[in-house]
Amino acid sequence: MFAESRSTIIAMLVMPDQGLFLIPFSSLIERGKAYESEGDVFYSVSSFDGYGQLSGKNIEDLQAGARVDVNEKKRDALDFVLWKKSKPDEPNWNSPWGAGRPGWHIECSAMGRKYFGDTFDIHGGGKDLVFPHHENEIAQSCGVTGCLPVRFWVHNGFVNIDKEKMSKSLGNFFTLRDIYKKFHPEALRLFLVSSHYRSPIDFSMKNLEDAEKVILRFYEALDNAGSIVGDHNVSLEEIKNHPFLAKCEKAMNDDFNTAVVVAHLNEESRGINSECSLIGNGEGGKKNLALRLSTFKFVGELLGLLTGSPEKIRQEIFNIKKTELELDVEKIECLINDRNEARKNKDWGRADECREELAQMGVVLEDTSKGTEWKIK
RNA sequence: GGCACCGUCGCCAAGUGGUAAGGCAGAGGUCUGCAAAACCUUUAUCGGCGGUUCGAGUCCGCCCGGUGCCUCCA
Repeated sequence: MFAESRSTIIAMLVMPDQGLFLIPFSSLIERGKAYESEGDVFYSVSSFDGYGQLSGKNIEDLQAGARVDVNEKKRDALDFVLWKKSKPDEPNWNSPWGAGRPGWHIECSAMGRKYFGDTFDIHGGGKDLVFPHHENEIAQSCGVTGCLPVRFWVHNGFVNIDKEKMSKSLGNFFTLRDIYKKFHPEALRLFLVSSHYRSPIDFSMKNLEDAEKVILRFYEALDNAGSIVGDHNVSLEEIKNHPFLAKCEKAMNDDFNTAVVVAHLNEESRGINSECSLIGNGEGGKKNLALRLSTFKFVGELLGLLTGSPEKIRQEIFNIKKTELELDVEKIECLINDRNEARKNKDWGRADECREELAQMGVVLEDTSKGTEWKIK
């Protein structure tokens, strides 16, 4: 199942139609599970036995802790709105109870039911939605269909900034666009999957920089092994039978433990690099390395990583840094040429001067068999 | 005030009963003109106190510290 998921995740994305999404909650009134009050329709929480089960709350605690003024229209402070009478200047739709709009939990129940049916497997969301949003969603859906709408709830921890949750209403948020000005999307993605989805994750430049170093190391392994094995054909069947995949699958089956998969990827990238140097000494085993490489990339792709070629990623990261740091590429290349000229003449003093000057600009050199490459520290 | 969750190496982060994964940073080494990259080696007894157990980071209680939810934001 894990092995196939790669091709199915994307296909599930649907852009819902714009418009009004409703579940037929009018029948709830007939059955005493909801009531109309001055143009509003409320769900009667006491009519649903399972209320509080998802969030682990009991109804007595909730009532004792109610800190907000009770809405006099409600029979019970816990009751929530299914249909809300609109104020004169608000968008509204006609209904048996007058002009209004759906309650704030309705659209989730309605869309889930429309696209996935009365019961579907997994519903995600942030931890803060557990109560009351998802609790109410369950209550109203169940009231209408008679069955639980969701088999597994997957609630993720917050992205924090300075220990406080990142949220639109607090204003302490970054957009992806902001982040991509400094970091490659795969660096961000690696950062996100480096911790368990239920844990809070601290957003910081240091953490993203660390993730960027690691993703580059993964690509380094891809590059090293790729240049040795060339275009070896590896079948999907062979990948599926590889022990490395089984290891990662085990971690994923344990409540999506992506952090452990990342640890496995780290170990495997080291293993691949080691094997590359062995093969470089003429010990053969290219087929084995090709399989190892393909499986490594396959697992990476399951996490949305390692989707490009090493050259492509390096170029993309390079472009980001170049723009961010406003580098003078011509000057850099000029200095590199000077240095290589000096090296030819074994003028090590001059060569080191050039590198020192580049280092001042944040540029690090790498002499490879293909020539001198450079990157930004 | 009520109810939850969290506190693991300098930093990030797995592990939820059998004697601490992984990464970054640091140190030493191989390689290199010197470097870089890569590779090798190396660094923790888990907020505090008490309890349960043959055995606890992992269970229970209390304390300290942090966060979240308790609202017609979705």
